[in-house]
Amino acid sequence: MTLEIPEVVINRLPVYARALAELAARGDTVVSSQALGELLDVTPAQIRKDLSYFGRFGKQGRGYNVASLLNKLREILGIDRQWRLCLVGVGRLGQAIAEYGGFGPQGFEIVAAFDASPDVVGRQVGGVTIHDIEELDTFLRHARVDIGIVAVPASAAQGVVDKLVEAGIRAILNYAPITAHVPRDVSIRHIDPVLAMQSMTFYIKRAEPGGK
Amino acid sequence: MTLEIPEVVINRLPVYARALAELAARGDTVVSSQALGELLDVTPAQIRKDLSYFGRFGKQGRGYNVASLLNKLREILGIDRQWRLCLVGVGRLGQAIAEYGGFGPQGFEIVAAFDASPDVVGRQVGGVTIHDIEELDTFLRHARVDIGIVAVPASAAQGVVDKLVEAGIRAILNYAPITAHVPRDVSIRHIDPVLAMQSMTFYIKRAEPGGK
DNA sequence: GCCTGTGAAGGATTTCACAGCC
DNA sequence: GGCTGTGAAATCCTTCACAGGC
Repeated sequence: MTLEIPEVVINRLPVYARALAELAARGDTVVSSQALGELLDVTPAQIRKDLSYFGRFGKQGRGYNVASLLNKLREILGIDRQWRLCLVGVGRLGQAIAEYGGFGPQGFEIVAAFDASPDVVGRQVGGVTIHDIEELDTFLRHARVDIGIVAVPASAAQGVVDKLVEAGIRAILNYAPITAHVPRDVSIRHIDPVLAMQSMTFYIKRAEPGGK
Repeated sequence: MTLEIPEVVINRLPVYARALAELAARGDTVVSSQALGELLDVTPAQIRKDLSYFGRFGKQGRGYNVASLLNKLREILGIDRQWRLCLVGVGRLGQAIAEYGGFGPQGFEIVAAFDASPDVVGRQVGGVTIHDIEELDTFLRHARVDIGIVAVPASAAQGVVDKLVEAGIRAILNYAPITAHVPRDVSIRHIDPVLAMQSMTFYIKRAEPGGK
């Protein structure tokens, strides 16, 4: 049935959902693909085509009902429910992630944290207890955890990813600066501000001594 | 000369560079597109094609010299020099960014921070002084700043982006959860862990009550 | 008249496959 | 024999353009 929806399309849906939530908060009840496209720097045709993979949600001559399209997207993406995360690595970065307030309101709850350092094991961070990383596997097999967050040093990251995958985790958010390997049935996303900046410097670099 | 290099290609180069740095650290001196591809889950043909946009860096029968290809990539990307950043927004997230140790070693130095709250203006964070955001424009026009980092609340983000652009900044790293608008000659990258997770949930959601 | 949904066209990107060279 | 560099082919993705409905 759901025959082959391009991943690029899936990646855009959360952006649409976010914009629709914004419109709903503003009190708008209807929006055209044109208007939504202007808001997001996307062509109207692309929005319509993307949505057409999942059904017909609009009304000719009128546009889309903001609230009902938002609900549809939330359902399609599965963001209409609560997701349980575990955080591995509670160094500076991991702590910041644990204390970040942006996940909860979107339905993503960190239910446990793990670290290898005895110095932090047993402490609390962002409302959860830090466990020894040795307990990771046991924990994952007894508690429901949907997504793993990796915030360990690069050298340890692939090992942690492997442990998460072996314990049955099918989605990983990786903050470590490595290209981690996962089986094809596991999703992984990389958060790497350095890579992001390193691609921008290409575009801003021209015009210096000896420049190309 | 540099006639139209696809942006996808540019985005992959930093990943190649990172892997090459890793290989160099391990003491490897030569690598084939095959071997590099396995390391990165990328096809060898893609690596060769990507590199061919910029020249001929390999040797038939042998592969690529790790050190010299790395140097070439660093030069192409412009990451062979120091880049100066300014951070706007020093709330929880902004503080974590300021204190993050991963930028410096890669040549990205935060030279100033800005915030609207009088409570933090004048304080230090991650080794730099926090200035009043009112001084942003003046500062940018007097000191060289290459990249702006936006870490303010969503509601203030587009305004900050506009200020950065007006002051001549041509590259922006945006941590705020909005789709910010910039002129076509300005680069922008978005860091958004929530969006990343919201696209993964699509793939892991199947098989629950009433599921599609 | 306005706007969706969608085949078809067009464009971009990836992969193939092989000539050429070490 | 192994591996690069690259046109050509294949695939993937975006945009066009219009029939159909409000």
